[in-house]
Amino acid sequence: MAQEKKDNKTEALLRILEEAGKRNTAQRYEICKAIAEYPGHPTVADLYDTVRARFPMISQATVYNTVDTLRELGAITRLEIANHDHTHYDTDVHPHVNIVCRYCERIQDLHTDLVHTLIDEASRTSGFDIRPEAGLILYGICPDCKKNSTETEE
Amino acid sequence: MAQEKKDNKTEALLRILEEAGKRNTAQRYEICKAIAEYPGHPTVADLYDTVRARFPMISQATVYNTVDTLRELGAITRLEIANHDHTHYDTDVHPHVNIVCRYCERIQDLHTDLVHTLIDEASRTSGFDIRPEAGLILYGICPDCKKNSTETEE
DNA sequence: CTTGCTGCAAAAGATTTGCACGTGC
DNA sequence: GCACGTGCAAATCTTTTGCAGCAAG
Repeated sequence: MAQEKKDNKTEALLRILEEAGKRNTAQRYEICKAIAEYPGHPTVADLYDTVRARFPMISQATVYNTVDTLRELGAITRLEIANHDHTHYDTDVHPHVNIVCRYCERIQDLHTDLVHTLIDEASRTSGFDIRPEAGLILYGICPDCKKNSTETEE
Repeated sequence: MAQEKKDNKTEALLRILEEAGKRNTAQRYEICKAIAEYPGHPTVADLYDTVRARFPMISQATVYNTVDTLRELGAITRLEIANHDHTHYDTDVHPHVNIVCRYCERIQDLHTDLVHTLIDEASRTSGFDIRPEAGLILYGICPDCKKNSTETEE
C-alpha cells in the first residue's frame, strides 16, 4: 500500500506536467519519481543525487528546471528555512506548519485547523488575498536532540 | 514621540551588544541606528546603503557580521522569504505572522493570539521545544496589487 | 518538422572567509 | 598591550542562464 501510494504520487506529478502541456521525458519521469518517493523534504541536491543513480548523465540544471516547473504548477512548494543552505521542497501542498529542529535540521509536518483559522484572520485583518502556499515554519528542538543535549550536559 | 521611540530602539540594540561584552564601535552604532530607524524589514543591502551614506568606508562584511551578531543575541530575526533574493531582517522578535505580497514584495506584520495557540499546539503534538523565533510567513496579494490587477485586466 | 527540453559550462550574485591593520578597553 | 573588530578582496556555493544539439509530439 505504501508502494501504491508512492506510485500514485509519481503519476499525479506526471499528470500535472502532462496537463500543462509539458513534454514527457525520461528525465522528468525520474525526477518526479524521486520527489514522490523521497521521505521528507528533499532539496535539489537530494533529488539530483537520487536521479543520478539511475540517470548518470542528467544535469543539475534539468533538476532545477523540472522542480521549478512543478512549483509553478502548484504541485510542490518551496520551504525557505533560515540557515539551511539548500532550499527544501514539500510535496504536501495543503497549508500546514513545518516544524524544524535547529540542531539536526529535521522537518516535521503538523496539520491543524488552526492554520485555516490563521489564514482567515490574516485575510480579514490585512486585506490580502492569502494564497494557499503558506510558509508556516516553527523552529525548535526535536525530542531526540533535546534528550541528547540533556544527557551530555547543561 | 516617533523619534523618541526610534532612539530607544537604537539604544536597546546597542545595550544588547554591550551586555554581551561586544565592543562599542562607530560602525556598530550606525548599523544599529540604521536597523532601528528602517521602516519595515531591511535586508543587509538596505542597511549597507543606509550606513554608507554616513560612513562611506564601511565594508559589507562588517554589516553582515554585526547583523549576524545581533541575530545570535536574539535582538533581530531573519525572515526567509521564498523567491526574494536578499534575506530580510525583522526587529520585532515577538512571534508574529509576516504577510508577504507576491507582487510588490511588501511585508506586513500581523500580531494575533492565534500564533501562541499554534505554538502551544505544535509543542504538545510534536514534542519539540518550540523557540520564539517563529518564521510564520503567509503569501498573498496585497490590496493595492489586487486593485491594480483588477483594473488592468482579467 | 518544430519547438521545447537537456546538458554543459560559465555566469551571477549573495554571503563568508582569511589576513593584516587599526582601535576599544 | 591584547584581542577583538574592521576592511578588502578573494573564495565559496547555490542557483540561473546561454546556447547548441536532441527528441517528443
